[in-house]
Amino acid sequence: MPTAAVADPVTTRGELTKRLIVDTALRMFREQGYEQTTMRAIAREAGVSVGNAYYYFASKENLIEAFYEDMQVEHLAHARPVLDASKDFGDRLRGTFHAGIDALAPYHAFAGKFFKTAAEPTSPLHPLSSESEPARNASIALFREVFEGSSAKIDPELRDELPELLWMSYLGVILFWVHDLSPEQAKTRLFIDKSTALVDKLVGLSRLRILRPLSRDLLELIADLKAD
Amino acid sequence: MPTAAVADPVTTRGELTKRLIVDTALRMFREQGYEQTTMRAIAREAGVSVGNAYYYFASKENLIEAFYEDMQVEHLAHARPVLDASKDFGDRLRGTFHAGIDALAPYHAFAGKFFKTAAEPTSPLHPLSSESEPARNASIALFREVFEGSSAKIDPELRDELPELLWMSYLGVILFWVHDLSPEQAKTRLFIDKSTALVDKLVGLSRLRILRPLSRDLLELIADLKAD
DNA sequence: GTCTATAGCAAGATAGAC
DNA sequence: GTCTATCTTGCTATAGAC
Repeated sequence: MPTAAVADPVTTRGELTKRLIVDTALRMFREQGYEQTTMRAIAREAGVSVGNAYYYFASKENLIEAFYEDMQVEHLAHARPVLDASKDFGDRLRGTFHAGIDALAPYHAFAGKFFKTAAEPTSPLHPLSSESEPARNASIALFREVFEGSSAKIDPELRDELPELLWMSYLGVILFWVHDLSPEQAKTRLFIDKSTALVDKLVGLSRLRILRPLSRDLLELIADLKAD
Repeated sequence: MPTAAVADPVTTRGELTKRLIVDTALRMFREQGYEQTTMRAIAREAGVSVGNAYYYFASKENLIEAFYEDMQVEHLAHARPVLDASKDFGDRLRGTFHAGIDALAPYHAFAGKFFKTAAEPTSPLHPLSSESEPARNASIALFREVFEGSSAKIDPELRDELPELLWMSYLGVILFWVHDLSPEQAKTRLFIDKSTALVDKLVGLSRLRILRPLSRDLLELIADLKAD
């Protein structure tokens, strides 16, 4: 007896509902903050039941995960034109940092709570967690492209580790941005400009013989810390 | 026991009650974790009412503040013998970093929650907050002594900024430690040994003429970020 | 599998009486 | 300063509709 199976639409009903809940939540987070936005209010505003919201998101924090993923995608999109425009390492790095902050900018007020959550070592949102490995790898790959698509030279032994180091620097920039209270986070923009220029110089100098021992020490340190 | 602006002697009834609540809370945090320890349980264990606990501590997080202050005092105490023992900058820095981690060690399991709270930009526990300025200044002064009591030389222009840079490095060490899952946090110990050796070398090299432009850039960056 | 409605728990936080 | 009673909210549970 053949059952008349209903073909699934490209975007299922469930995915639409999920998206509706996420969008509502992120908007409310932006407008009134994370703590002030209750799950009850999100459900009411999205026109679904509380139970339905929890059907798609196991916890309120899980809603932040969606934000995390959105930002990841936005960063790649914002960085693309930069990487297509210049071969200068300093320009590429600076542009890629700025691109990330551009994507984050509308959420600055909310970002403190987001960061607080992600900062906890056991959180799945933590940048070093296994759950965020795909996002992390994508981000590191972006920074690999920043260097490898450039005309810069570097101490060859440092080359393999550079993308990860740049990614960690980017985390540092975000950390700075989260705490930046200057208008429009202007200090973060300044910080990016100055610090990327510094990194650019350091990379160039890394091939100097006097600095070789330093590079070696750095590599050794990294190797030790990666070892189990 | 040094009693700086951090811990005044306790005499009045209110202060006794406050101290009782803090001590009970910190002990319970150590023994069963932060989340697992409810305000009800703290109050019960301390023999006071929940309302009374909230009379002294506006929130559960505020109890962490006491931990913060205790650790500050302990760090200074642990570092003293190190600074009395050697004039070598590398040794002094390494020893001072280890001293801080020694003080923190019993709280490693609990530290993730602590860090999460302190990481929030608006938190009074934040290392950069105005509320924690006294503790911050005491800590920076410690690192000033680390360098100035040593036999090391440095690019004179960097000299004034070094204590603050070392203090920030120390924050980085704590950040590393919080996330260190290795047995006894052995990786943190390794990280301290290797990274302080690196910093020691960098400080020595800072007087090389080739590196002057880098120092200048760094100083300029710091000056810009400090400016209002 | 998707969704509603509702009841209820646990724990952080508060109000108001004494 | 201290208490008891109560509120709020994240989250769960259940029972059922489509």
